[in-house]
Amino acid sequence: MDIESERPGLRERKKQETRIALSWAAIRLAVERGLDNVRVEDIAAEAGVSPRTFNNYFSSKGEAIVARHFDRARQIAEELRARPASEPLWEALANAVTARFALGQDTGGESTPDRQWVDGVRLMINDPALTGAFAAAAAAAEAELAAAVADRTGTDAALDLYPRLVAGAVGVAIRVVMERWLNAEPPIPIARLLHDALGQLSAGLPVPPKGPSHP
Amino acid sequence: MDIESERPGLRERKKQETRIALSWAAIRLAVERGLDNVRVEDIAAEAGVSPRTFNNYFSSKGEAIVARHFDRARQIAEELRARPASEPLWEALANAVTARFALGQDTGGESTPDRQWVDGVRLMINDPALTGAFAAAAAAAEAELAAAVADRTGTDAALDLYPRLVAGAVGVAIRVVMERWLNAEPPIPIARLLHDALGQLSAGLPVPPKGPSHP
DNA sequence: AGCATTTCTTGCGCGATCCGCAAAGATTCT
DNA sequence: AGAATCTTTGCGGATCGCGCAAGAAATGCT
Repeated sequence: MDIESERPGLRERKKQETRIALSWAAIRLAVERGLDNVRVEDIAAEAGVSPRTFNNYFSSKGEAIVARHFDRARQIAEELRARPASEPLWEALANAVTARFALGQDTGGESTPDRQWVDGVRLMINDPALTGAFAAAAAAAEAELAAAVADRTGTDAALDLYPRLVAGAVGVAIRVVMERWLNAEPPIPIARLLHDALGQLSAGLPVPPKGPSHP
Repeated sequence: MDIESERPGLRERKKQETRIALSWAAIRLAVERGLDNVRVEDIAAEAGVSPRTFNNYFSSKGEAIVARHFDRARQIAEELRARPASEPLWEALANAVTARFALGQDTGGESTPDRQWVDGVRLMINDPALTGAFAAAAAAAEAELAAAVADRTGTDAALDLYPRLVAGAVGVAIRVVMERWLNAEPPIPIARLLHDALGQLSAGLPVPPKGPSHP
């Protein structure tokens, strides 16, 4: 699972295109038919490449499906580094996370009717066959976030627990928020949920007062 | 992955025995040879059952290997419920976690002292093929912990972010601590690491002061 | 104890996955 | 243009995960 933005020759561009085409095809088919009724063959056909080529890009169906979410999660670290150093860590984190998750919520570029996307993600989270790939992606993204946090705070990702705890906590927040957001009826703005979750984390997760926090 | 302690007939006992035998065999072989050099066939042979039976207990090698760790992680929720309600949440959590992780650290019962063992375990858990299984197990354990936290704090695991954030944060702490503990040279007492990690979490993960926290 | 029922084990076999290898095709470099 | 480099693709092999059905073991009922 590498995404290296080298200088954009025809070659690199095509690679990214097929990568995205494959991932997108995998998601679309999984949403339509259910994950178990999609073979690698179908995904490859949908993307216009051979089945063998699919495995040159992804080592499993799960990886392909999770790829886009992963690509986005990964950018959080980038976004954090782009934040002014004067910003307090947790404020910068909240801004970085919100920037990536609060707007182009679903497609990440194209606009597809939201309903389908919501169903797809819910499927993704609930299917045991995908939790693995999903978690692997999250772990990779967290590693980068941890490095960024280490740089910003002057800690060492190899020796200190701190940066990894922060990255892990942010990952947990995103995971919990996504799940809650997908099941919320009526819908709750995701920005609100994110702000709430990160606020609780940076406050040390104190036991909340009695009243229901879900108006 | 179900562990239901039903009434202990001969049948149930044997089932648990083969389950543990299979999981243990999987771990031992994976530590010795490396995960890729262990086939399901070998594990089954080691445990004295047919390869087909292996799949009646675990749907993958990874699941078998993670099973014991999972069983233990799962008991944290139990342990938490057993703590007096007067104890503050984070104190109770620290005690519950420590109770399960600070003693029979790796083996889970027997005492296998070796250095080679730790090396093997390190290699094993760093294997990408296992991250999935680990995550799945962690998710299951966290769900139970979230329920226990919800009960204790009067929150709702379905509606409030809080209990899930707490459970997730504890899961992250355990994960980070385990990784750090395995790579620590010289060794650091795991209880110290756990206390440190949970302390930072319940303090809101403030940016630590300059000095190195690793003496 | 005797017999029916439920549960677990096992062998067989199919569909699918993942990956190494080497030939063919496409892109880039000089 | 020609060489070098990378990508795609088909083929084949090693597993793997699991459904199915027969046999064995344990349990429940009388």
